[in-house]
Amino acid sequence: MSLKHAILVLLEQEPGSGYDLVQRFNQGIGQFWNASHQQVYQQLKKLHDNKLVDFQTQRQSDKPDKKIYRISANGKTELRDWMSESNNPPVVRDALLIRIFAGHLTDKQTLLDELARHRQLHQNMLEARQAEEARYLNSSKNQQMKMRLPYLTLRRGIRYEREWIAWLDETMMFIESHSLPQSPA
Amino acid sequence: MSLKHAILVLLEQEPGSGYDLVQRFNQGIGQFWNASHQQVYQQLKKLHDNKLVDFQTQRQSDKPDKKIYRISANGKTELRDWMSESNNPPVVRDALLIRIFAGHLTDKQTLLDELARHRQLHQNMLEARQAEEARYLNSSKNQQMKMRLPYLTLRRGIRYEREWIAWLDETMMFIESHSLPQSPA
DNA sequence: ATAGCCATGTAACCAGTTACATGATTGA
DNA sequence: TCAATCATGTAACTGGTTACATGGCTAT
Repeated sequence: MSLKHAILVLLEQEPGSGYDLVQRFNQGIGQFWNASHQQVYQQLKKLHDNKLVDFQTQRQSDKPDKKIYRISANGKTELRDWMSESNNPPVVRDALLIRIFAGHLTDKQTLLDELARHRQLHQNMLEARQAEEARYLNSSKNQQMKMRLPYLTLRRGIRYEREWIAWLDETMMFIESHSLPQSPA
Repeated sequence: MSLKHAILVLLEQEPGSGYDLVQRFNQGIGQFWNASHQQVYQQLKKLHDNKLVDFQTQRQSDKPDKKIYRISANGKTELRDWMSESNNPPVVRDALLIRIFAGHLTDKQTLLDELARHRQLHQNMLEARQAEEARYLNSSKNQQMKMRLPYLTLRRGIRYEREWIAWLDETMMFIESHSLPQSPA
């Protein structure tokens, strides 16, 4: 049940509308938590029912009105309490690895194509995160101080993508240079 | 919808009961796909309804009877088709990273304790996987040939855990040696 | 006795995805 | 005219978790 807390963290950082939160989920923090707008709006409603956030409607002439949510005193208490709880690492469920595991059921090229596709995706993610890192490293000492902890999570993202790419390269090389054990069709 | 295919892969490898599959999910393949017995039994029922597996009941004198499931011809076709599909990398949702991101809401020691706890968990996983790797490397050339592709996924698991430990060490060191930006209570 | 393994299941619930819905403004 | 951005929502469904349930055998 951490979407709740992810939202509270974002609102603690800076108030915003559901729409704003979705944008933020698609940026930096999206690398380790993500949510669709449908989920966000419903969760905000629940958080409001539980008095963990409140909002004020902001009228806009050119764009649709929006509700600016902010974390309440109760919300802050809830968040602080949650910070002392613990969660185990999430369970990984990755279809790519099932496919490699059972690679004898298909042909080399199919595997290699899918591996290359994933490599490209991870390469894109890596570059996006490295760009973020560059922005951080070029920001003022003051800004860096403030963003020190988020930066650590960004480091995690960079390491994660790099590790994927390394494994994908190793694996593609291996598959290219070996024949697959072939199962009868 | 890959639990279905994970089960088909396991049954293609070797027939077994729901109970057996759960054991296997808790071993090697569990590192990239996992399922509880409740899920497995229901999924087997569905797979049977869809004629992708069949089973025969095996009576046992000392232990409860069991249903030995095996993949059907339809199941194999389904699996082969699925092998040519593709999935994007799974979205990561990790509460630990939210906590680090929002570390200013708690104290250094709370963060360090949770990081150390995770380090221990990853260390345990790493050791388990390295033991598996040693078993693989000590097996016959023949066996190694057969398990070549599963071995690649094991490598992924080892790299993954090692990467986590490296980040955790880096992060703990950083947090130990810096004061946290403190938010007003 | 008590715990752990073997073996199978149902039911309720929660989290997340997909589909459907509306409507104004701006830029190509 | 078509797509994109801003802005908010409901409803149905799927995948996964937690809780509940049964019952014999074996080893401490």
